[in-house]
Amino acid sequence: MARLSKAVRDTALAESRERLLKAAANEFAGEGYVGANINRISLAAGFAKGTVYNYFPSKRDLMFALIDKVACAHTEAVLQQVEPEQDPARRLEGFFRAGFDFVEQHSAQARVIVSAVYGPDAEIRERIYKAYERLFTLIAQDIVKAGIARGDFQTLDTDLATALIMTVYLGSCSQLGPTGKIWLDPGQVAHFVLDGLCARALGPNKV
Amino acid sequence: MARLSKAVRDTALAESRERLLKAAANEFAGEGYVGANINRISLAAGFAKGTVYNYFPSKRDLMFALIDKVACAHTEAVLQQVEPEQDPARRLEGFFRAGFDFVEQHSAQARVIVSAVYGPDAEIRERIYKAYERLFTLIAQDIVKAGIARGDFQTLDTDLATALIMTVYLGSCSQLGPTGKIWLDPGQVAHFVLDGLCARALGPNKV
Amino acid sequence: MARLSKAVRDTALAESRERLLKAAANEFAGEGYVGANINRISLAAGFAKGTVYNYFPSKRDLMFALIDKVACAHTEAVLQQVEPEQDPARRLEGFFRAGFDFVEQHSAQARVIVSAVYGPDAEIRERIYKAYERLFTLIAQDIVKAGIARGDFQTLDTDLATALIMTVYLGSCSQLGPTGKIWLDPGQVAHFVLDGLCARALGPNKV
Amino acid sequence: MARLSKAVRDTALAESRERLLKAAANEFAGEGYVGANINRISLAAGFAKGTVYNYFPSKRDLMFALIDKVACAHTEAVLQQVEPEQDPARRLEGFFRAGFDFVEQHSAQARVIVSAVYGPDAEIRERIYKAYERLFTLIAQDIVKAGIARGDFQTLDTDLATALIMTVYLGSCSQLGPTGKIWLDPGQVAHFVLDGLCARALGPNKV
DNA sequence: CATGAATGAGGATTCATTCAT
DNA sequence: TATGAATGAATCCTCATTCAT
Repeated sequence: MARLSKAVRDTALAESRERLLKAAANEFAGEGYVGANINRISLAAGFAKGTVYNYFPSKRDLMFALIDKVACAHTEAVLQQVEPEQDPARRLEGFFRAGFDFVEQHSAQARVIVSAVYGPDAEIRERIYKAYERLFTLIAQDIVKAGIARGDFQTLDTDLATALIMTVYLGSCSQLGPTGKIWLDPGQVAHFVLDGLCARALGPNKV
Repeated sequence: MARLSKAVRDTALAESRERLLKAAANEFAGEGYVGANINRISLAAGFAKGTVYNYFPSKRDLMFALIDKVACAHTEAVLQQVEPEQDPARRLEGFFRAGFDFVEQHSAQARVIVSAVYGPDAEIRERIYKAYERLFTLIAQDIVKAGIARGDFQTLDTDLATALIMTVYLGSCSQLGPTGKIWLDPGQVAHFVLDGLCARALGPNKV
Repeated sequence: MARLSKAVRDTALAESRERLLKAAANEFAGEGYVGANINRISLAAGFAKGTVYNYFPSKRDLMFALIDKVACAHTEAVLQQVEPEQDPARRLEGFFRAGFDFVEQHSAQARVIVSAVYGPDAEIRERIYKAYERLFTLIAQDIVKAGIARGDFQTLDTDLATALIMTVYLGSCSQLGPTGKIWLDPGQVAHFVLDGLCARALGPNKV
Repeated sequence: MARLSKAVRDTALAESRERLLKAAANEFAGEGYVGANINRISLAAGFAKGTVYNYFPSKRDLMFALIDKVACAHTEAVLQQVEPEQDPARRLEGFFRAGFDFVEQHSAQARVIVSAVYGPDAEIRERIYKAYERLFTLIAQDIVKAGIARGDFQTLDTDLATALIMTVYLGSCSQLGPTGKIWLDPGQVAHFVLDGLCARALGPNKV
């Protein structure tokens, strides 16, 4: 029966999957998970109404697949920038720079993640945490702990620091103007955070 | 003419409204705006299915009323803590402390706001911004600008600083454990931010 | 308990009833029976929401009362014009003239009747037929039969003639321009009908 | 690509649409537009609750589609009878005869139109006028004006005559007995109207 | 008698999902 | 595998009606 070679068919399938995931990103970004319309996604991907279900067993599974895909690409993009660096401070800046780049180039995907992280669906949040584990580890281990170990950062709770970095990052990501550009400068944000992490001086700000 | 005195009736009405708003906070917090079920809200408030509509013309208006109520109480709580202080740094810490307190005591309300701020509904976000204007102004004028003017904070873009403070605040607020407690210490968070704002030393962290 | 004399109280009650019926006429005319809103009627009459129910046991009964009232006034107005006349032809013209006058002066009431006559509710239609019985009798007996007996009208089926007259009348009544005026002239309409009734000549129109 | 040939599928679709329109006619006829229940229509057509919405975007659009369909069939049926005739008087009789036939064979559809014409919904009335334009033109131009031009009808206002003809027609149509039969004879009705149109003699009926 | 808060049945509409082709 | 017609649960909202005051 198979006229096409397995390879060719697999490529076609993968490409269809991609189109669906892309359309899903747009729909989920614009309407939120609950408000998103599965049929509209199928249509926007150039398929007929029911076709998503040939690729994903349910709306929820589509969301999960999207999360996994975005998390993977996101993590990859950040790692590529961060790993070459040795200095924790430079790594942190690389983290923000690469992250902001990714968000600007894939703003729909990013909005899906950010709104889901702050959204009400616990299972979805869980999935995101799992999918982004590598990135959390990177920050906690290779940036925060490394920075403290080297004496570059003041000694504060690793979890606190990681949470704050992620928080600043997520918050900044959602600051997209109408052009889809983050109006915060990654360098400035990184400096802000670094200053928070590094501050040792006991100036007038010590409450 | 009603046999009940106007005052008594008004009190009863206000109490019913409160019950509905409280139930709405729980429902919206647990399910998100779109996923929330109006009938369930009415029932949870101890009324019959349709009774919300005697108090709010639509689901959306109920959400708006809730936003306004939360924003007002929230702002009030923060102002009470912050205004007595003169020192911008102490004001900032007061802001975090009062805010975290409020969030812990009204976690459902807070979750509604945070998830809506990062949610897909532009009109709702707009409403939140408007309702929280006083708080934004407080941070931008009475903390950031004041701090820069006094030389306590380094000179950086006011908008940037305000955005970062709000971001850290919102992010921290969403870090509610299963007990409904924020596991970040407001003092530590405030210090972190203050360090970021105050840092002057050009140590090894200058990228 | 009764401070007011019975008469005074009865007058007040009757006046309230009138106000409600008037408001009902407007609402039913504008929205149809099913689309009409009982509470809006109460409000429009200057009362609170539930007050109609102190005067009429249900929406349906309010409609019935309105039908009876309109039919009564309508019939009265027509009879006053028609009874003094002796000639069936003049009576017919009087019928149209008085009827059109009534409709123009009470256009809401008339619209309620016309749309209900052609509406889907059999019980309501029945009520209208019953309420307008005197008018039907007037036409059938005192106009059509009398006209035939006198030899003024050609001998055709009394029921047919009555039905046609009522039909033309109702149809004309619904021809209300935006100003609430019937644009057909009662004289012309009456002539048209009379010509139909009187025609004896076997001209070219005999098919 | 669909396995079924396009033609076969289109036929099935059209048949479903027809079934829905037929069920809608019954429901609208029995309950009026406002009182009609969309779900009941779907069920009566042999579908599940929501299926109407696969064919018509809303209740209103279903009504419009029904109006258009009825008007079209109605007009067609009348034209077929009327156009072969040359004589305006015979045309008029053909109009009533064909119209009554149509109404008797499609009494639900006819009742929908008649009750909507006299109903409170201006948009629906407008739609009916537009859909029946050809029929109005037929009467105004090809019957009334032609009859006047030939000297068969007395010279009276074309609009008045057209309105009266339509009124008599609509009124007669609503005279459906419980068997769904119009108890008026189209020939008699036509004669009645023709007598009205043709009368020239200034007999005793001239008021 | 007047009031208006509360009730809850009912109805239009949406949409995730199924499945025959 | 793709299609899209069909399904029916779910939900927002309306409103006639009741009744305590």
